[in-house]
Amino acid sequence: MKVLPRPYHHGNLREALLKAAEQALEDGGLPSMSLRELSRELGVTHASPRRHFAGKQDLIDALAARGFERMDAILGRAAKNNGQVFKTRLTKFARAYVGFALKHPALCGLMFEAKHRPGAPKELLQASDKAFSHGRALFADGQASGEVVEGDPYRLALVAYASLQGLISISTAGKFKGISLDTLVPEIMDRIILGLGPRN
Amino acid sequence: MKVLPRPYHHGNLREALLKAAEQALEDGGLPSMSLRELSRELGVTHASPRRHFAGKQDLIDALAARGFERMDAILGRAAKNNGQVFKTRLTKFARAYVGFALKHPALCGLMFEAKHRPGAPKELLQASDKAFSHGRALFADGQASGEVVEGDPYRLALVAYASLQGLISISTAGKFKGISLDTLVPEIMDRIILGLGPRN
DNA sequence: ACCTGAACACCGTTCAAGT
DNA sequence: ACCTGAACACCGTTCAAGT
Repeated sequence: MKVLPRPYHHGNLREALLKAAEQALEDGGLPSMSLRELSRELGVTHASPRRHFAGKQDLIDALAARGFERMDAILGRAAKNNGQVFKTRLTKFARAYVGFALKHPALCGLMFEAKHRPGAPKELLQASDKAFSHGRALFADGQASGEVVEGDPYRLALVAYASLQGLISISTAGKFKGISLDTLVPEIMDRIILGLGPRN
Repeated sequence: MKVLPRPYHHGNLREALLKAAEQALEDGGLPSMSLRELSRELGVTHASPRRHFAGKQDLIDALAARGFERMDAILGRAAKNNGQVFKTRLTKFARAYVGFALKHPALCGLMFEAKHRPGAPKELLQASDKAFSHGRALFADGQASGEVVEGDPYRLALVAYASLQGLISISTAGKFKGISLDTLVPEIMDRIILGLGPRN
């Protein structure tokens, strides 16, 4: 079904734009992701994208929504470790989250910004919410089994989320002087869990 | 054909540009910080900034370096709480760091990016390093007094730094559903400290 | 439906020339 | 030294017109 490889796009321009946009984004950042440049690469006029995306922001939002869908699939798999202790599940989950973010750093930055932009389309917000639902469910499970202290799960998850988000920021920026994430992520999760356990 | 000549910008154009640039940055983000727009605001030609900044990146780097100098002053004061327990000092320090970041969110984002950009000027890297030296010193103090576990201070501080950086990212993005930072920052620091204390 | 071609208003950068 | 004015090559967006 997926043939038509010629640079003249009949019905694939939208897909081709999204793919080329992500490539350009990871290669040279948002400023290098220009509609005109993408059009040039795909062999169409710079006005062609207008048929598929209302404007550059619309392309960005679509790219972000797709990112959250992919993240949702990955986090969904990572969270489905029933029968494990909470600590193991959280560590696996965190590793999957960080792994995805480090594999697509520019895309994740764009997802983060797009999601928080005032006026973000609700389709994007829903995709983001769906992806993050696995984390909330994980913390709820931890509370149900008594492994996580009682309280607002949103707030509890926030601490872990903040740590990971910061880790990703720093790591994405590239300044990680030879410290492996494979050991640092569990280390951070261990410390978080020390604070999440039942009070004594 | 005669047009009234624009008067030369009296005083320091370089200073005026930096000030106007920071304002534009916080108001509308990096894309709204345009050299041409700044020149218009200050009543000079769009080519004038060239005398003071080699290009837009140069202005950005100067803005970032100034930001780190201001941060250095604030963190220096916050870290000078000798005679207090480590936990108190770290919490005060973290509050000062988060406070600065939330007061100047766009500037801090620019500082973070500029610092990690390949090819960042060494003056900028030095300013950043100076600002962060207070945090490293704080952790070294904690180790000297036995309140912080032994080990690489850089790595230990990284966990706390990551948490704060993530907290700032999330908070700056604006999605904090009525959770006060005055209670959340100490809460996060408490949990970090649980993991930093001597092993038992 | 899908794309073109031209136009408009922006942008950063460069450079010879003015004061 | 400091700034101007014009030029160049980009950009996003719009729209009448082609197929």
